[in-house]
Amino acid sequence: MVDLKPGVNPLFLRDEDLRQGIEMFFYAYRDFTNQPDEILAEIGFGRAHHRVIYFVGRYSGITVTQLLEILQITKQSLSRVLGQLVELDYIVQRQNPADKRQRLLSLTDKGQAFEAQLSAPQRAMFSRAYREAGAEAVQGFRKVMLGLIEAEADRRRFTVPAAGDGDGGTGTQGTGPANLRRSRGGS
Amino acid sequence: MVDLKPGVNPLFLRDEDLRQGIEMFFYAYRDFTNQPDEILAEIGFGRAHHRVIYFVGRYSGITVTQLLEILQITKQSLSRVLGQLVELDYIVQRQNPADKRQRLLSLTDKGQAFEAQLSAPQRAMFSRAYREAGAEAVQGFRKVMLGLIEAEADRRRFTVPAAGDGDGGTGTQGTGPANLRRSRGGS
DNA sequence: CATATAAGTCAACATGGTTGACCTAAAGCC
DNA sequence: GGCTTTAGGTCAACCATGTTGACTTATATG
Repeated sequence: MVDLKPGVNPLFLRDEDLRQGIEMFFYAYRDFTNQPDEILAEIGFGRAHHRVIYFVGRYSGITVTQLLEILQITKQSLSRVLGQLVELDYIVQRQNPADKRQRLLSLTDKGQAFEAQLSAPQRAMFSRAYREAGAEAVQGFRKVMLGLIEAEADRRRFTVPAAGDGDGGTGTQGTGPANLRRSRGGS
Repeated sequence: MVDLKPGVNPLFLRDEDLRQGIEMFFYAYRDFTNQPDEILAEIGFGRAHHRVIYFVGRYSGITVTQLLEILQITKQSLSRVLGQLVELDYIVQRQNPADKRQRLLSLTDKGQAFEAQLSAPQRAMFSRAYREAGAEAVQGFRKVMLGLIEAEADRRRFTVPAAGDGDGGTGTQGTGPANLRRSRGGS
């Protein structure tokens, strides 16, 4: 369907290609957030709640500081939504026995159910898009998306941990895709 | 680099794949908006200004209603930023002689210069990501992204208009990639 | 013990979205 | 010509979610 016309100079297309990339990104993200936003609005939540629920579900046992690093918002901003989510029993905080300053966050059953409900439309979107595009296209999609993610630390969340990776064993994470390491570097 | 391990059951990976897609989208979009946001903040503008400048530059001569359909925000919300952009001489409105109710929007020289400045980091991101991923991956990326865009009307903005497309000639648009048609259908 | 880190809190403010009510001008239609 | 629809704009109130800045408490760590 989308095939380059043979003989067209790629350098001529490049600028338009970049613009199309930028623009597709806008439309896709706009549509991507649409359905969850509606579900959230029904119970007086917003997109910020979704993000917190999502990442707490994804990285169960995450600390507040780690969550802040992912979301890249201020503590005060997170506090507002996180407070509500704890109050309304979507998320529990328990003290880390190994470092009592830390609060480890995880979803309650209610939180998990809601997370599933919110993610359902987004999964459906991706499922359809992946299926229609085919496995090869999906690999290309992943490659480009990874290239768009700035920090190595973030890209690492998506690399399949290879055997002999240095971290001394990959099977201990439990829920997430591993790679919630401390980094303290980068920009 | 990202290669499926041979022998792994695709059905086992699927759920994790969907999650990773969702999550990559979050990180990429977060990083994608970062640098323009900084430039905007310097002169007291926000992301909303960027979107308006971008789409007015992209579809020069666009009407207010068409812009609203793209942005999917309310007239009042657009009015706030558009008003400032006109006031500060980034955008001009001229009456459409063929339908005097319409105001056709376009960038001033100042607006074009600013648009270029804002887009530069985003182009650079895509340029690098595209180059590193390779042409084949880019085609896959586009395929998946198109699948993520809900409305046919929006997807059409990215299809190369084939010869004999029905619209009676494709060379009249001037600036944009054509496909700013009236639709009045869909959800 | 001094300092650094993790987490939380209060307050004030900005951006950018929303709804609702209402207005003017021009176009389209019977 | 006159009614209705469309394009555009405006005022007001409100909400969600981000910001900065100042400060507190508890715990770790050198």
